[in-house]
Amino acid sequence: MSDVADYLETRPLTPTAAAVPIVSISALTGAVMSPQAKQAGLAAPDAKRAGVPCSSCAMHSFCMPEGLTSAEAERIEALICPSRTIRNGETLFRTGDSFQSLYAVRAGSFKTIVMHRDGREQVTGFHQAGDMLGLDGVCSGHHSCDAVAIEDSQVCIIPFHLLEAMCRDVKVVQQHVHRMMGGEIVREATLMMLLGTMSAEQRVATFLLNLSGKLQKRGYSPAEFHLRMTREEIGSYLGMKLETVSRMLSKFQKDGLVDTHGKQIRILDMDGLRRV
Amino acid sequence: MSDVADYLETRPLTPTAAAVPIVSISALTGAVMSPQAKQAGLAAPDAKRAGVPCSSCAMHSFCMPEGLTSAEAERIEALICPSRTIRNGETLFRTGDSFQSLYAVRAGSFKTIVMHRDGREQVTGFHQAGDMLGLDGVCSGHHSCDAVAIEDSQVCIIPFHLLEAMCRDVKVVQQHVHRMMGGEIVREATLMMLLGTMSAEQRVATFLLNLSGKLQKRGYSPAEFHLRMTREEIGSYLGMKLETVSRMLSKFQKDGLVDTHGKQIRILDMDGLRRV
DNA sequence: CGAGTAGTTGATTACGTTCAATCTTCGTGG
DNA sequence: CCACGAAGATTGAACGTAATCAACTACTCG
Repeated sequence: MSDVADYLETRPLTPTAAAVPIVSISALTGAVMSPQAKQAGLAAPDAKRAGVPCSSCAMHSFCMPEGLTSAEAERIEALICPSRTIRNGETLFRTGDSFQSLYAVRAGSFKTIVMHRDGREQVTGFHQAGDMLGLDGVCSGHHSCDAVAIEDSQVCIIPFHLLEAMCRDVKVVQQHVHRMMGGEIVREATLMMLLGTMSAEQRVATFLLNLSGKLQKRGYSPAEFHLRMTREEIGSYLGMKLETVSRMLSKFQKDGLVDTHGKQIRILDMDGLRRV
Repeated sequence: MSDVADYLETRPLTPTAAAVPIVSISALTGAVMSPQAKQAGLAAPDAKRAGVPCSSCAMHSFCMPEGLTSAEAERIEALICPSRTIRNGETLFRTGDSFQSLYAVRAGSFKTIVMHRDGREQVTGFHQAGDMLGLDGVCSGHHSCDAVAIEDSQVCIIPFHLLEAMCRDVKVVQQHVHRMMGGEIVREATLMMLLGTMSAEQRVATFLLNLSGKLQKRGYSPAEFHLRMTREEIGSYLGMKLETVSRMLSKFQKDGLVDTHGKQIRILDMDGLRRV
């Protein structure tokens, strides 16, 4: 439910960080389970050790605090369990599951959904490489949403009790965790604003702009990208029906703001979208 | 933006805590400013020292972690600045203000609002005695919403850097802070669900039920209470117009679910409301 | 290549907004 | 204490946006 990277908006982004291409899932190799993964009771049978250490991971700048000593950086690396592969449509965790770990998305994309008792569900967030998942479980010790992969994905597993322990020793880690949680709070408040005050047209425009900004921070083109989610998932996220999403995209097309071909999106007039 | 008490839902509530009446603002006495308040640069000229120490504050069970040693409890008390009085309509902090402290509502009520650039604003939360305010600033170091008193109120000021320091030393304090932040994340996700999937009727019903539950946890009658906010503020919070709020309340009245006289509310059929 | 899923577009309906008039409550000052 | 004015709340009528229902098209994948 969280965007680790959001709080970076308020910090300068290094040019190198923005230019690094995202690691593809096929570039990640598999290996054996670590003792910590067993201890946390979380790594699935298909858990695999990523060949890439944090220090050389492209998402490094999104997950890790700055200003660590090399000893501290090593301690964090030791704390992180082997990454786990989640195939398209599979769930990383479900509502009610015991909360043990946070998950940093290393590659791929997820949606988080909450289910109403009457069966209706709503998408509460989309999460790409560099985002953090699982903070919803911190409060009660149980997850309060489902996290489902919307393409083949890979996550790093961070046992929360170990992270908490490290927070007690290393101030920058503590502040990093607080900022991640705080960022999630702000992100959700912004979304409440969107759901509470904007028209369907404005919501879709805002959605595209937010996604664009997020991709830009990761070194991708902000103007041309591929949607990982369906119209229905977008609609659920934005509090409207899929037909309405489709209509709004068609309208933007007609107005010359974007160029859509199914899931392929090209933003032609960024300012025009902002003015909607 | 936070409800400290929400996470207590998952923990047993002691009968005594539920039975304690809420301290009235008139019961609080004033005194001088502490060195810490000056240091934090936050206490307003009208800051007053609450005569009541945390240990005998009625809201104690909502703000404080359990299982502290007496030395730790003393340290927390020393850390908390003199409380500050905020009159109806005054703001505790504004968007963009530098984030220095959290605020525990000791008496009264607040709303938090976010402002869109086009001037429209939305209420993102209501906060009563026992709730925590200010977590929105943790991420960026600046507040991302305004907190406005909707009746004469009093808050305890908790300098965040001191709280962070204590989190590093005392595990239960750390977990308490994490749970507060996590609780806020879950609260907002629930609200997103409400805004994204529910009809106006269901939203108003849910609002009344949530408020009722919150009051019950504080030892008040869950069936009969006084709304502190206007229809317009409720509407803004629920993503609808004040007229719609009014119509829904009238409808509930007609259906025999509630009895409303202006801001005085009596819930006649709790289950009926839940079934809406 | 065919089945099934995802997406687009049109027609109709319904819910909530908008605009407006009226009523109530509450705070202020004569 | 009551009168007055302002702000808040209620109710009605007309309107508009997005939902619903439905038909059709375009992809994707065994």
